[in-house]
Amino acid sequence: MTPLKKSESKRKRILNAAMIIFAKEGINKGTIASIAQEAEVGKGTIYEYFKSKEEIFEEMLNEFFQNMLLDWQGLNDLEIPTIKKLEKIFEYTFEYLSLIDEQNFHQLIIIIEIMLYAMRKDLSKSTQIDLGKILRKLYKIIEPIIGDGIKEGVLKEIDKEYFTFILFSSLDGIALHYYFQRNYIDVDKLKAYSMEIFLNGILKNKRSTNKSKTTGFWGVGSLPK
Amino acid sequence: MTPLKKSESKRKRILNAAMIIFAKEGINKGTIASIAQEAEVGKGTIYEYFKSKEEIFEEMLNEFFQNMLLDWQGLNDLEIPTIKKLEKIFEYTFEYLSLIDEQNFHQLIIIIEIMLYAMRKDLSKSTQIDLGKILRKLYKIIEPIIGDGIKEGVLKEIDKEYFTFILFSSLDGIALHYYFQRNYIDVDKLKAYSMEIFLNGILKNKRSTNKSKTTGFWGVGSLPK
Amino acid sequence: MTPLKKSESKRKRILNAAMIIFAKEGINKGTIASIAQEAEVGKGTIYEYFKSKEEIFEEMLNEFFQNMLLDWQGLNDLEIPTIKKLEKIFEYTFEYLSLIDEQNFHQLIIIIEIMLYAMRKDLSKSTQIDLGKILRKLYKIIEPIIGDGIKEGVLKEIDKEYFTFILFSSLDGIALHYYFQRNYIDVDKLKAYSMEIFLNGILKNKRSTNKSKTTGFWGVGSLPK
Amino acid sequence: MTPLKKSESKRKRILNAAMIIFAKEGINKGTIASIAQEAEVGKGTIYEYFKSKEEIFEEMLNEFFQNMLLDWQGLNDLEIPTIKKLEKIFEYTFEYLSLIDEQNFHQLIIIIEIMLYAMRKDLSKSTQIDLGKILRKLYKIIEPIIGDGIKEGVLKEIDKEYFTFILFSSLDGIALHYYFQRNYIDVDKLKAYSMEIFLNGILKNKRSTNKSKTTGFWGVGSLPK
DNA sequence: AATGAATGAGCTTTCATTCAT
DNA sequence: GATGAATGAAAGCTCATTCAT
Repeated sequence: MTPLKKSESKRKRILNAAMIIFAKEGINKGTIASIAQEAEVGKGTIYEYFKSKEEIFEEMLNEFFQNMLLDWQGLNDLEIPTIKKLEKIFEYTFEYLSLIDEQNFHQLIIIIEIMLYAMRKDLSKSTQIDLGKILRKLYKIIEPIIGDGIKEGVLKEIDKEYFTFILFSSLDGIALHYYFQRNYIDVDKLKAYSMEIFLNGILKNKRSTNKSKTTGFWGVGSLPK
Repeated sequence: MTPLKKSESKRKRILNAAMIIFAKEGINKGTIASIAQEAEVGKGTIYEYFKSKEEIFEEMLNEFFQNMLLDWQGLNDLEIPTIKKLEKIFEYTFEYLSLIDEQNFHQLIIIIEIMLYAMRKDLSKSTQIDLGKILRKLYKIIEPIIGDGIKEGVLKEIDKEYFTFILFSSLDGIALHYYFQRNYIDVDKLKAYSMEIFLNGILKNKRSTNKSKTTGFWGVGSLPK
Repeated sequence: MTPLKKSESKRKRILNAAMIIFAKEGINKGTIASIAQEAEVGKGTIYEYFKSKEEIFEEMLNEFFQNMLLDWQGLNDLEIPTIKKLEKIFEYTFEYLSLIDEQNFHQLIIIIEIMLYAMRKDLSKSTQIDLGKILRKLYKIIEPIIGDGIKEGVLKEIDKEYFTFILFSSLDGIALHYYFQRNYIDVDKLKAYSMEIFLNGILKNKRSTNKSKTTGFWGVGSLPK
Repeated sequence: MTPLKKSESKRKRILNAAMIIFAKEGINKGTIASIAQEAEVGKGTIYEYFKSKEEIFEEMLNEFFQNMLLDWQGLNDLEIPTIKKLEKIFEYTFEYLSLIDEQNFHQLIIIIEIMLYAMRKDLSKSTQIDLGKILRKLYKIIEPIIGDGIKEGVLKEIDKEYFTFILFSSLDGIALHYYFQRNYIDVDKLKAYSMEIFLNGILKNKRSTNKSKTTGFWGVGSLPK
C-alpha cells in the first residue's frame, strides 16, 4: 500500500470523501474531481496520497472492513453472557438500520458497491483483494459466541461454522432488502421476528433435533449429504 | 405459436448480451460496443431498439425480474402440499447455487449490479425504476405459501409478511456470501442447515411461542416497539 | 501495425498533419488536439485510425522512411552512368536544401525528431523500432553505385560500405548544420565544395593511396590500433 | 583558487542532473522532480537557481557549448604543427565515439536534443537562443587551422569557411549515424577512412584543382549558380 | 432496417510551479 | 536558503450517441 506520509488527517478526509462519492455514484461514475471537491482538496492532491482511483477505492475498502472488524471485535470482548452477545448481534444490526436515514444511506450502499467490486476482482482472478478472506475473519469473530452457546448448553449442537455463516449472511441480506422496504417495515418488529425465527424457527411443533431419531420430512438426516 | 419476429429476436439478443456484459463489466464499464459485439449486431442497431444505454439496462432489469416472477409463480402454481412448497423455496435457491460455476457467475453478479443501480435510483428520487415494488411482488408470491402453512397449522402464527421478507432476504444474503466462500462451503450442508435453522431455530429448549405468556428475555413482547 | 480500414485518405491526412505538428512541436508538446485540428477531423477520429499518439508517430516515421527509400531507389534505377549517379546524390541533397524554406523546414526538423526518438527507443532496448536497420537499407541502395564506380575504375578501391556510410552521414550532418547557417551559406557553393572535397580531398599534393607504400603521416598504417 | 561557493556547486549539480535527465527523457518528458532527485536537492530548490524548466535547459545548453568551445580552443592552443592539429580534429571526434558506451550515450543524445530545441526556437523566431551563432564560434576556432594549412601550402586553396563548415558538420553527421550502427562499425576503420576521404577524396585519378582551368564535369565552374 | 465512421464531452492522470514553513 | 505539500491547467484517451449511407 501507499506509505503513509504527509498529513494523515488529509488522507482520512480523502478516503471519507471517496466513500461518500463512491456510494453516491459508484466507483466508475464517481470522479476524482468530485472526491477532491468533497474532501476540499485540489485534484492533484489526491494523487499525492493515492496512486490511482482504484487504489483509493481499495484503501477505502480496507479501512471500511478494518473498522467493521474492530466493531465486531468490540462486541466479542464485552464481558457479558454468551446469550447476551448473541442478542447483541441482532441489536447491533437493527440498531444500525434504525439509525440510517437519507443522509447516510451511502454506508449501506457502499457495502454493495464493495461486494460487487470484489466479486468482479475475484472472478478476474486478480488476487489483489480477497473479500472472501476478510469476511471469513468477520465470521471468525462471531463464531466463538456460537461455540460458547453450544458448550453452555444454550444452543443446539449445530455446526458453528455454518451457523455463523448463515446468521451473518442472512442479516446482510435482510439489511439489503430493508433498504428497499424501509418505508414499509418497522425495524423493531423486523428485529423481533428475526430473533424469533433464528432462535426458535417457524415450525409450530418442534420436532426432536436428535438426528438419529429424525425420520420425518424435515429432519437433517433425510437431507442429501 | 407466433414465432418471434426477426426484430423481436434481435431485441432479445441485445438484452441478453447486455446482461452478460453488464454482469462482467458493470453498467458503466460495459460498453455499447461490447454489447453490440456480444449480440452480433451493429452498434447503431442497438439504438434502433433502445434509446440509451440506461434504457437497455432498465429493460434488461425488467426482463430479469419478469422471469424471476414467472419462475417463482411457477412454484406457487404447483399442485403440491404447502409444506412441500416451502421446501421447494430452499431447494430452488440452493440448487441454483450448486449449479452456478465460473461460467455463469454473472447471473449472480447481475443481481447485485441491479440492486446497486436501483438503490441509487431510489436515493436520487428518480422514480423511473422501483425495485422495491418489484420485490414486493416477489414477496407476495411467496407469502400465500406461508399463509397456507399457518392456516394448515404447520407453521406458527407468525406475521406472514415479515416472515416472507426475512426468508427471502436471508436467502438472498446467503447466496451473496456464498459467492465468496464457494470453495469452502458445501451447498448441500448449507441447505440442510439453513432449513434446520429457519424451521427449528437454534435454541436447544424451545420456549413457548405464545406471545401472551412470554415474559422472558427472548420474548417478542419484551422488545421495544 | 493497425490494419488499414475506413478511409485511407483520411489516414494519410492524419499522418500528414502529425508530421507537421510533430515537426513544429515535437512528439511530446504536439497534441492530439492540434493534429486533429490540422487534419480537420475530430479528436476521437484519430483513435479510429491509430491506437495511441506513439503509434501515430511510428506510422509517420515508417511512412517517412518508406518514401525516402523509394526516392533513393528511384535514383538507383536511373539508366545513367555510375559517375552521374554519384553526382545525383549530391544534387538531390543540395537541391532539397535549396528548395526548403520557412514553410517546409518541418521536413528537416522531423528527421531529427525521428532520430532522437529512435535513439531513445534504441537505448531503452525497446525493439519496436529499429532505425539502424532502416538506415542500413538506405545505405544499401547507395552502396552499389560506389561498387560500380570502383569496378569501372573511376573510384579508388575504398571499402564501399564505409564510404557509403561516411558519405551518407556526412551529407546528413551538412544538411543539419545548414539549417542553422542557411542565411550565411550559399547552397550552390556548398554543393560544389562538398563534391570537390569528397571526390578530391583537400590535400594539395596527392599522396599515394597504395597502403603498402604508405609510411607517412596520413597513412592508414600509422593510425592507432 | 577560490573554491566554488556551496550555492554554486549546487547550481552545477542541478545543471549536470538536468543534462542526464534531459538526455534520457527529453526536455518534455524529463521532469523537474527527476532532476531534483538526480541532483539530490529538493524540488523547490531548483527554483531558487532557475526561473523555469526552460531556463534550466538553456543554461545547460550554454554550459554544454561553453565546455565544447573550451575543448576545441584547447586543441587550437596546442603548440603543434598545423597538420597535426587537423589530425587531432579527427582523433578527438573518433576517440570520443570509441569511448562512449551504453552508460554515456546520453552525451550523444543531448546534442541532438539541443539541436532540435534550437531549430524550433529558431523557427519560431524566438531570439533567446541562437545556436547558429554558437556553432559559428566553434567553426571560427577550427578555421584558422585550415587557414594555416593553406598558407603553409599543405592544403589546397579551398574556401576555408566552407571547408570548416563541411568538415565540422560531416563529423557531426558521422557521429550521429554511428550511434545507430555502433555494433556494425569499427571506429578505427571509420576514422582511417574518414581521414582518407577528406584528405584525398575518392576519385582514382586526381584532376586539377586549379579552378580557372577546370572546365570538366566536376569543376565548380560548371555548377549551377 | 442496419450499420459503423465520426465525434466531442468528459474522464484520469501528470507535472511545472508556488508558497508556507 | 531549502524544502516538499498542494494545486489546477492541460493532455491522452474512451465511448455514448448521431447520422449518412
